[in-house]
Amino acid sequence: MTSIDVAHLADVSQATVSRAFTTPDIVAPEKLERIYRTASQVGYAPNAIGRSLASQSSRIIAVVVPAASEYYQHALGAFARHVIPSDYQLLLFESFESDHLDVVLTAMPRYNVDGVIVASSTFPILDVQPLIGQGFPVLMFNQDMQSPDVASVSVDNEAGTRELAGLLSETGHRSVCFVGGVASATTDQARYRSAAQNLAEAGIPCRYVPAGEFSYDAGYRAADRIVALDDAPDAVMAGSDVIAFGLIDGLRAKGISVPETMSVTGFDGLPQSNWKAYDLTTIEQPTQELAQLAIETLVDRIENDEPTTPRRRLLEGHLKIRGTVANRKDRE
Amino acid sequence: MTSIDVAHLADVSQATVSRAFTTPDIVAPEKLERIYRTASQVGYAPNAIGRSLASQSSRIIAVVVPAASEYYQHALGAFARHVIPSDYQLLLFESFESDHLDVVLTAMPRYNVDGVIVASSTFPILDVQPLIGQGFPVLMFNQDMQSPDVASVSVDNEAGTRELAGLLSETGHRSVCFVGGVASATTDQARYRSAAQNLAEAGIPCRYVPAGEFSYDAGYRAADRIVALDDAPDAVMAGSDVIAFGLIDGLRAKGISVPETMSVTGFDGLPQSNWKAYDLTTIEQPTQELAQLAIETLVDRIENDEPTTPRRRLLEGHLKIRGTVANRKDRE
DNA sequence: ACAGATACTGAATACGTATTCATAATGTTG
DNA sequence: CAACATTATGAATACGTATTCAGTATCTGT
Repeated sequence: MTSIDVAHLADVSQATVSRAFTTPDIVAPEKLERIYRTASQVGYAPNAIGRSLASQSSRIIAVVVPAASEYYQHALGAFARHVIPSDYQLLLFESFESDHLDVVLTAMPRYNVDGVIVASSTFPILDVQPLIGQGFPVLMFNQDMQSPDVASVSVDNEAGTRELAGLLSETGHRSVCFVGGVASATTDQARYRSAAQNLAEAGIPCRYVPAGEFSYDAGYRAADRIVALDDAPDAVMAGSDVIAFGLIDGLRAKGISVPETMSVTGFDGLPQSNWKAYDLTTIEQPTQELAQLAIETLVDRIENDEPTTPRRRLLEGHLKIRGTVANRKDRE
Repeated sequence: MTSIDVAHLADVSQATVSRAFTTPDIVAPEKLERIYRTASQVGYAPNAIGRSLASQSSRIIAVVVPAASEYYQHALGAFARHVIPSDYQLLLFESFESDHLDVVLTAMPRYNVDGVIVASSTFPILDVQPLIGQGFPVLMFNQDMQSPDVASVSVDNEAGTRELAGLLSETGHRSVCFVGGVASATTDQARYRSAAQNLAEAGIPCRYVPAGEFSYDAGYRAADRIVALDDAPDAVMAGSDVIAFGLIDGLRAKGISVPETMSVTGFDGLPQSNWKAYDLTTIEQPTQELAQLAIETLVDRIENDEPTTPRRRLLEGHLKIRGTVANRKDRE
């Protein structure tokens, strides 16, 4: 079933059928009705491939995610949900190996993709440059970018960490360790910097302990390093929720009680943070809002030469005070 | 950059350039080399849209998933990884609302999608019929189908549940509750049926308790119903891991110790099942293998009129004996 | 009633590639 | 060397739609 078939059946030209589905306002009402009727009778819908070729726009957004990561799986679901009203489709690319990035970057232009969402905190900035060079609208999810050609949407890592630091300070903690994931990750850097600075202002020292990656196991192992410290802290800020879960279990396995002996905070607000076994005090990312904003911002840049949405958006996370931070004020 | 440009530069016809990228074996070696060289010089790669239009095949696989579900987010990542070698791309469709399915089903044919993976256990069978009718190769992930036109890949729910039932029986349990998620889900039915049957053969009664959905909260609430039972069981089989996590926390919140008073088993083998706070005895789905098999099976059906891969594949899950099943043999 | 603006329309073309068809050049067999 | 099969190629066409261009019919204001 093609537009030509429908044109014959409805006794109009192919051009008019095309117009009926793209610019209905410039086609006569009675013909419009006739076209729609025959179209639905024969089950016709404009072919996206032909449309892409003719209009040089595919209405497809490529989304590059490290599909192995808990949080980005979560975010991907949010993208899928919020892309629906804007009538774009998502073409999925996995970025689990950096040498596969070349493949991704060459595959994307082939599909006449209208825009790209790059979701990652550890993505090397350099690799996105070719896309920008080719003129693709690019949106970085969860990573700020300096380049004026790249839009970005992410949670306010500084503000979130400041809230956590404030909570630890108010509840009378004296010494803190920050357990980071990947040191090269911009989110990791931003969170640690903010933690160190805000804690320092309250007179609380904050040491950096690397976990190596954003994973449960890495957090679990990092617990060993924490307890092995000469002067153990009374609170640990994890670079992400998954690290925090590992830390909590690792600490408890070592006989350290959380939060009585050691407070723990996370960052992300994964569903698991609200599971009773962890009940993790954390910053909840407004993932749905972030995803929606990402789609809106990117679509704006795809469809308008002079986008009206801000190039860089930071959304506040929500401090979820749960059970992994103790009040040490009354202790002494 | 088009094949025509490259043709001019390499002093061959457009047809030959096209052949160089589709059927290289029928073009003269020296011209082939010349074409590849100029192509890489000017950064040419065949345009997928033009290619799709001409060949009536897009090399795109649509994947329909309930993106809100933990397990399917996991599976989606696996699809993304294993689709790479076969050189297809994934077009993502979210199936969170059943009324959105119409949109999905009409959007898919527009993109000349070569095949469809429908990943869900609660997907109404009826809705897939139109796709089959249109001649799309369809693969159901995690749901068996009787129709000879539909391939399916899933874990062996019966065998897995049999193993769990065997374990509960061997460890001396006397009474079991099965906490299902969505009663209409085929996986739920298969797992309960197998559980009831195998336990019955060992002389152990097994009651069905509905949780209402496959979620942590539903499991948590179901714990109330379990403890409210006149004669509480000494083991609970959950329809999925997430339900089990909720159950465990719900039971413990009620003062019931797991596994001392109540054993709990899951099904799926999510990463969280190996987290120490739960340490859940469960059946681990071989998700990577399942995903790979799904891609292979679907691609086979896309590319060959007489597929050689079996239409229906069941993979064995792996029993992970962890800490949520107690040994009640020596108690009495 | 007339010039001019407006509202629709269809023919033609373009988008980038795969593929058929015919042809020329080469290799093979007797 | 003739007859024929094989290989490699380019010209032409098809895929399904959007869009430009030119043209016709209707409407507006005087």
